[in-house]
Formats: sequence, C-alpha cells, structure tokens
Amino acid sequence: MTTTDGQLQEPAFRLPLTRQRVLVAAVRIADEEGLKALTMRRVASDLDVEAMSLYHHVDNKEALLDGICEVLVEEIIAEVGDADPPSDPDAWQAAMRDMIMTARRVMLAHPWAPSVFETRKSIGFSIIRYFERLLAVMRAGGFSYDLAHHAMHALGSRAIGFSGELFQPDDGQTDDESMAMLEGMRDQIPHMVTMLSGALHTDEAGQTIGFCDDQTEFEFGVDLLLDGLDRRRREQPDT
Amino acid sequence: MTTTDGQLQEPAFRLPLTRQRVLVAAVRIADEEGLKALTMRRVASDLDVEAMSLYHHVDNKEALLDGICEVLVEEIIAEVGDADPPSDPDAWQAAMRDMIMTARRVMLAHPWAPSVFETRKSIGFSIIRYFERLLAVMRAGGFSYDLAHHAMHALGSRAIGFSGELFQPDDGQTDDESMAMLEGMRDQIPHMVTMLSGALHTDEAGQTIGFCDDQTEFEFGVDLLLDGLDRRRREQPDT
DNA sequence: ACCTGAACACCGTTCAAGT
DNA sequence: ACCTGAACACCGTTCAAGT
Repeated sequence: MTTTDGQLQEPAFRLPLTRQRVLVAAVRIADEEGLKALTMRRVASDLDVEAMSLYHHVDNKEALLDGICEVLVEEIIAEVGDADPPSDPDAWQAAMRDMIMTARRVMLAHPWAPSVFETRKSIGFSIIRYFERLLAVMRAGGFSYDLAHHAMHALGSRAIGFSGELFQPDDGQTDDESMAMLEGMRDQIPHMVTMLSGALHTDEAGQTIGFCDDQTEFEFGVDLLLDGLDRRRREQPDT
Repeated sequence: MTTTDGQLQEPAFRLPLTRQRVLVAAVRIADEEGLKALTMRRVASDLDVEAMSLYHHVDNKEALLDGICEVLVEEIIAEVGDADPPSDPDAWQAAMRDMIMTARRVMLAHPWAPSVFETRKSIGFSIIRYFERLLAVMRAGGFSYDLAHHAMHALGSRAIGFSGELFQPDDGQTDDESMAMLEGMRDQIPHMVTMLSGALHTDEAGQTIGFCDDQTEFEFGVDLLLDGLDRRRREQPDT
C-alpha cells in the first residue's frame, strides 16, 4: 500500500465512526493521559477524524462524559457477574460487600472515575441495572423496600466503589514536610497533630509511607454502614 | 462629583483590591449566578477592575476556588461556635450530630459547595480547625485517636454537611415522567421499579413531590455512621 | 506595588459546505 | 447520512507597559 515514490497511502476504507468507538477512545485517553487531556479535539485526533465528526455520535461533551461512565459501569457489571443472590437471608452482607469491593477494584483502574461520576446530572441505565442487583441482594436478605431505599442513599458513592471523601491524596509535599508543618500549629490544633503523628505509618526501614491507607479506610466505612444496616434489618417489624 | 456637562466622574479614591474582597465577590457570584458564571473576568467586572488585577491577590483560578471554600468553612465555624465539648462521655454523639447539621445548614445556602469541595486537591487551614473541633468532641467521648481517625474517613464529606451521593436531583423531567419511563422497564429492573413506585411521595392533593427527601436521607446516613461509631467506641479496650 | 490593555493558546460548539 | 474546514464566542493566563 505505497505509491511509487514510497509514500504511505491512506487506507481506502476507514473503519466507520460509531458511538462505541468514540467512547472507547475517550476512556483510553482519560486513563492514560488524565481528564484534562480529554477534549473533543483530542478524542477526534485519536480516531483520525475532525472534532466536529464526533457530534454525529454524541450530543456534546457532557454526553461523552455520561457515555464513559456507562462504559465503566458495564465493566463493573461484567466483573460482578449475574449469579442469583444467596438464599440464606443472613448472607446478604457478605454478598453486598463483595459486589462493592469488585466495583472498587474496577474504579481504581480509572482514576478519572470519581470526579466524572460526581458531576453527572442524570443516572444512566447501566447504573440502574447495577443498583437492581444490589437491591436483589438486600431483598433476599429480608430488607423492606423502604429500608433498602435508605440503604442506597446511605451508601452513596461507596455503593459503586469510591469513597466520597473530601480530599484526594496530596502528592505536592512529602508526609514528613506535612508533619513538620503541622507540628508548628500544635498550639492551635493539638488533637489533630497528635492524631496524625500517631497515624503516620513507617515501613521496616523507618521510611514514612503515608498517613492513611485508602483501602483500609474504605473498608472501615463500608463495614460501618453494612453493620448498621444489618442491625436495622433485624429490627424491622415482620411482614 | 459631576463635571460641568453633568457627566458622572469616577471617584478619586477607589477601595483597594484585597484578597478578601476578591473572595467575597466570588462567593456572591457563585451563589447568585451559579458556578458556570464564576469566571475571572466576571469577578473582575464585579469589582470594577480588569481580570488581570485579580492575579495580584490570588495565584490563579484554583486558588480562588480554594479561597471560597475557606470563606464558607469560616462561616460554618462561626455558626458552630466554640463551646467546650460536653463533659459527659455519652454526649459525644448528639454534639457531633449538631455540628454536622449546622454545617449542612450553611452548605445548603451555597449550592456550588459540594462540587467545588470535591475538586479541591489540598485541605485548607479552616477545615483543619473544623475537624479539630470534631476531634475534640470525639476525644471527650473516649475515642482513641485511631478510632477517631477512622471515624473522619468514614464520615467523609458528610462531616461538613453534604452527602457524597452519586447524583444530583434531576430537574430535567417530572417524577411522573420518570415513573412512566421506569414502568416500561419493569421486566428488566423489577425490584427497582417496585421500590421507587413505593417511594414516590404525594401530598394531600395527590400531587407527586419527589422520590426522595434529601434531609431525611442525609440524617439516616449520618445516624447510621454515628451509631456504628458509638458501638465501636464502647468496644474499645480500656486504656 | 499595583493595575492595565492587548495578545496567546487553548476550549466547546455552530454553520455552511462538501461527498 | 456522515464528515469537513473555518469561524465564533468564550476561557485562563502571559507579558510588556503604564502609574
């Protein structure tokens, strides 16, 4: 496929653009280059196409962001599988925990996910299907619809595997630098400084490895919620 | 202060620009016109100044957003007051609940707050001071520093009054329209449709008034967490 | 030191035109 | 129906110049 002078030719038939190809390209760019790199122009150039061509397959940029969330939730659903909920009513908690931790595993592979999900205005159909499965597990555990509804709100973003915490890890300065700065404020925030100096983990070589273990804290929060829900489940009037 | 031809003159001395004036203007614009209206140019014109002048008082737009979060947290701290934590160890839960609900009341007056807080990379000093007070309450309740640390992660954004839920209320379509759409998918998501049709509240006149009561769900989630924390507090080994 | 005007390097998106 | 090129209406920010 070269001309006589050795120049590469364009292929005669190009793969037609589809919504799915657009979304897959967008996910790849967000994964590899970060959310800031995800522009309409960047997605287009990745597909060897002009930016304006994307608008035939996606309404606008918001719709593109909705779309990549759908792709990610489909990935979660595939990982979770479609086994029936456990028949033992007391097995609901472990089953739900497994689903959430699976979702988290997928989410962690897509660092852009939390901030994009948090800005979605409407809920896509794939996430409704994911929640349907959570709901099926709770119903098999004897939850009333009302309690299950509360449960979903209480779990919030944790239900799909991210934490809803306030701040991302700040990789601007080292933990030692942070700690030194905090020490200087001990008179103003004594409890805070004491707590954090105790929480600063060190490895065998004495190197500091961070204040918080994200996975541990995530599991602590999920278990706190699931334990509380289990207690309320058992307090329900029999129906 | 008019010329002979009746034209208004500029005042001879203008109020000097300060960081505080910039931030207060930014908060007002975000409150009244929404986050999308909050541009450097808009803030500048509100202060009768060129956009570039802002950069003498604020590093860049991110710093401006950091700044308006600080302003808001200062407002929360002022509302919360600085009373000592209760001396009765069992009073921690009510005290903490009050702080959180106060924070929420302030937050609800600033609709931009959740999305701006969620995008902050680093934690400002005012929010550290707020957490210091939460921590003081927990310590007075007998929490170990370790448990208090877990508690803060578990509460996450709820600690300062917003929910960390996945989706904002969708005011695009009416609840009746949503319900009709859902009914059409009953074969695919049976539990979901049953749950939501039961959750659709109606007022005395039979008008639908929404699926979810945000305040109720927020309190349910906070209480679930606080109850769970209280149980873990009592399970702590005596030290 | 503080403020300005013009310009730069981007965005998402519209539009009229091509095939 | 699908894709294109140029243009529009914005952004945040840099820079050299004013006072």
